[in-house]
Amino acid sequence: MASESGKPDRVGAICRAIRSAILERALSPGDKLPEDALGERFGVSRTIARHALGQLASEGLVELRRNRIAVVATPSFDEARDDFDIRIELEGLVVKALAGRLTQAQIATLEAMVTAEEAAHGGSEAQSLRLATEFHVKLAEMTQKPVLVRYVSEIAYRSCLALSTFGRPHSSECAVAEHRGLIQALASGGVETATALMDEHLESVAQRALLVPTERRDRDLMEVLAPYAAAEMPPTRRGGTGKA
Amino acid sequence: MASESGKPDRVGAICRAIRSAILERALSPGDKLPEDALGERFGVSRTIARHALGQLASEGLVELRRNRIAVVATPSFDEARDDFDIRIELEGLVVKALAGRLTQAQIATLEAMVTAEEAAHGGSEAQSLRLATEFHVKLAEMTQKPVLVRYVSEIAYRSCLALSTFGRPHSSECAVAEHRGLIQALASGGVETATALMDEHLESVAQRALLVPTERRDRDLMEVLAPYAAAEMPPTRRGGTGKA
DNA sequence: TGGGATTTGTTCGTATGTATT
DNA sequence: GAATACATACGAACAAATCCC
Repeated sequence: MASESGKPDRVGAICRAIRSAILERALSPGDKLPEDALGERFGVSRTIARHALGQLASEGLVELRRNRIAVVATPSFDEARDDFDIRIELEGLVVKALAGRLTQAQIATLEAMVTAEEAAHGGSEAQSLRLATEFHVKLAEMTQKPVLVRYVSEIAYRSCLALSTFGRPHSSECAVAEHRGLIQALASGGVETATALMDEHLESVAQRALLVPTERRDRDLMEVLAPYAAAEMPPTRRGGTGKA
Repeated sequence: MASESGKPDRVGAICRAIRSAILERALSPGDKLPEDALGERFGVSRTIARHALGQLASEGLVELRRNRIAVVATPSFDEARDDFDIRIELEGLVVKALAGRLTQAQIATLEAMVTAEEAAHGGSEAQSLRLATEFHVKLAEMTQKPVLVRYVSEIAYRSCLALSTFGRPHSSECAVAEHRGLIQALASGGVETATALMDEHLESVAQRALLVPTERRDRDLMEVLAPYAAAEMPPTRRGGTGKA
């Protein structure tokens, strides 16, 4: 009974932290993720870090080559294009499942998310990208179809990697307006309209995303993870790292 | 260079073996997969077996609950239905990528597979199911889109689990003919026709699959894995530890 | 209900392979 | 090109939870 108490899912916490870092482009394709550096940062042993890397690899977010340091996945252009093709079909299913069936509470939730997107519009590009992605994931979650949620989430996160690799900065301007239109269509119940809107939206995102490669930055790879570690692993009290 | 020689992918081998066993219904939903027994059967340590289970879990073929013995996944009826919905969209992409673009060699390969299906028709149901599934996976592989291959494969394997859970026996009779028609349409190049055919085919498979639950059999769970272990792990040249 | 056998969770030491100087 | 430093691969052992009688 209630055996969840003392055992927070540390593997899942690390995964979430790294996913967040990828979402906000604190981690870029090709960045190294050594097991023990990860373990040290999160206050866990290599075993746990290893498990987390394995799970992230299964989601296509991390590349795991034999006897080599794990790295953040570097999607090829073709893979990115394929991802968007698949994403359009899958989110089409989301739209079909949701159109005309959203509750008032759900609509309010979605509206709030878009409002947050608008608010973040002048701010950092990372924040915008994160919010936009979370909007799509939330939509998928509302279908309550676990498999759909998993696949859409995976692809959405990988899309962020593709954006890091091929996208140009400030490419999310019109996306916010499109999100609001999507909610409208979903609420009105027109499956055709909503589907068309979603297709259009994703296609234009793909167009903007798959453009020119950005230059590779070079900074302290582990340092950027510190805040994510702090956010995900509050009860870890390992020796003096972190802020005092 | 060529450091792969002495290091066959043992984790992958175990995964393939278990997948095959599921495909042929030698393993059924709910069957237990203890780490130790698995390791012993395949001649590896628990660490390796554990890794394999983790990977299979990420594919949705195995359920991994905390502190509990891993079991073959038991898809719910809704999940199975959702899987088929997704499968139709994804294989639609496969058809779109392939229609009118198949080489003669590829067509020959596919024809040969269907011929094998016909030959196995009078035989065991397990064999038929295996061949039918492999046909769809092969189709996906021909697109050379890695992500599509992964998702279609995962779902195809899970469909077998759904069939074990909900399908009635001898439900694959017309499927073979439908496969041949599919090849024809694909080779002729009509995307519309091929897509319609694929949709119809998968929908009717779903209809036949999602019918009545079969009774749960009860036999030696590890014994059935022996032939698969032998097939996948021939070159285990461990010093004399055949049976310790 | 309780206790013992079984199974998983985790850590850490050693071996092996890779990158770098 | 060889030696060193470092990271991962794997396995054995211990602790905790679960299952079964």
